[in-house]
Amino acid sequence: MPQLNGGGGDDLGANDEMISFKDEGEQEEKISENVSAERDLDDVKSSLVNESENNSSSSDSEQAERRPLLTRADTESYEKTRDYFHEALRRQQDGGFFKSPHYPGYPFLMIPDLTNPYLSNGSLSPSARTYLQMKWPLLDVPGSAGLKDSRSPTPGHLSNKVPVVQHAPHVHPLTPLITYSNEHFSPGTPPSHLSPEILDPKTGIPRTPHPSELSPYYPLSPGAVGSIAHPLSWFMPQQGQHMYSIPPGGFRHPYPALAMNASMSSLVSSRFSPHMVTPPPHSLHQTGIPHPAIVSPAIKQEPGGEHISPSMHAKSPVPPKKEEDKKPHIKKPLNAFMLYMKEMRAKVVAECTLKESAAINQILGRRWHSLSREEQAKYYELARKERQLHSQLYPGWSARDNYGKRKKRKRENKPDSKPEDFSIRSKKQCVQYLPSEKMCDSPASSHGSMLDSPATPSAALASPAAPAATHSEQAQPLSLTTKPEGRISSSSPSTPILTRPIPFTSLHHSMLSPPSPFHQAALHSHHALFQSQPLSLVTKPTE
DNA sequence: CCCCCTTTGAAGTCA
DNA sequence: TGACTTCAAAGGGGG
Repeated sequence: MPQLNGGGGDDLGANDEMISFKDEGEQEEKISENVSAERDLDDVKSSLVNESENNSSSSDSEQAERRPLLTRADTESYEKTRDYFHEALRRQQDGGFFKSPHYPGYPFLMIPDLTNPYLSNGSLSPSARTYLQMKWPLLDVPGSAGLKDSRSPTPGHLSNKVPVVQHAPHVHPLTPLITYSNEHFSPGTPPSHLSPEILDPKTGIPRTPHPSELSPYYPLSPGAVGSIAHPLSWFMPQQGQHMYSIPPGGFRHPYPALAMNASMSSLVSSRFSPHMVTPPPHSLHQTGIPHPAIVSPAIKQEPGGEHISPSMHAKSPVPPKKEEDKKPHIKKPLNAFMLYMKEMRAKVVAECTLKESAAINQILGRRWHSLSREEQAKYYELARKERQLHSQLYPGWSARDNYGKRKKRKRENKPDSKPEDFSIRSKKQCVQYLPSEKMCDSPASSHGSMLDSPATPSAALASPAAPAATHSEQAQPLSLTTKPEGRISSSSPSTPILTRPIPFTSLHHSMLSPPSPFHQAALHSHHALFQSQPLSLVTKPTE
């Protein structure tokens, strides 16, 4: 219900997310960024420099317009899938969510009953259908629905069968992306601008996303498919990984016909090893659909984990672990940032010469911070849904269940130990990536982000005074990656700046979760302040 | 071969 | 309640 009520939906705490925007001030940035952020790193770099200038001129609306222009040929497949997903999301949000004041009624957010989203969407673009339904349970997936789902209950007004137009189901997965600029989903992408057509003229609600748009995250579940008889054919396997991958062979779903096809499997493959075994019954959703998040214990095991070959899967060699073996490993739902990373990683990689994930992640972290609130909001919303869905699918699941599954590679460096550890660690990581980052993006990135992070986002929001470091990125020359404390930094007392957004929950009450005009205005002003603020603040005085 | 690194966020644990 | 820890993705680097 979170959003239903005027954005207030707390139920999941979803709203919190919205807040996170670390940089309120960034709003503007977003504008410029929308351009920059999403796009190439190169742009980013340059943009960073110019951002401030650009900002002033740009407006949200403009932003929206611009995005469309951006097209990135190189979008990756998986990214695309996500793009679609985001698109859909974005559209909805834009249209219904952010823009429309009345989004309160917005059905999809709540997804109250979605018993199983996965089910709902049929084979059609798995994600699409699923996603849509989630959002608009009542609505049939428009695009696909028109084509495939005969049963579509979709209210006439809502359904837009038209959409189908965009791309044929069988179109290559990538194709769709192309259609929409890939950019759209990129952080910078302006939500609404996407396409005018997106909104339902009548309702004003964003039209159903094109199937392609649907979220890849939710792979179609076999079961889902079952409900809808339609060819998977057009299902795009984009590598896009679904949030929860489904084991290729894993499904036992009753609908053989719908069984995952090769393409699908490819999708899945990313997460599931080919030999993955069918998830234990309990792992299945009520519907009997395995949740993507479920990974067979053996398989998903981290590298160190024992690999269980298909043959092995059944039994655990070691009695003690039997339980684990039996239990499928249900992954945590991805958070907003992770979602973002998945989408953008490919892009960043393509743009940059960097290959190391650590470096890429630094860049992504920066970009994340540079995203506009709205853009981030999309991801937060997405993540929220993921959590919701996940919770529905695995009611009893707890993050704790996964504890210990992964080797504890964690740094044991406790806060206390930091100093020393820090020195040790910092040496390599941080510095190491600098060069590369520079190439693509400003180096400051990781560190920058931290620095950047304005005082707590929340704080920033709340009090304009708080300097948002946001721009730091642009300006800061480097802070370098070295972040003394490593992850701890965020919490580290010494660091004045909070990187992380404060839980929205606290805020959201006062503010609309989605950036409301009002909110934006506030932010805007804030931003102005922010800009005036010397970057120095950003710099973390820490030590 | 396996863990580390890196990012943010959510959720769990502990004091 | 706050501080801290784990895990989520990803993939090259390094031991």
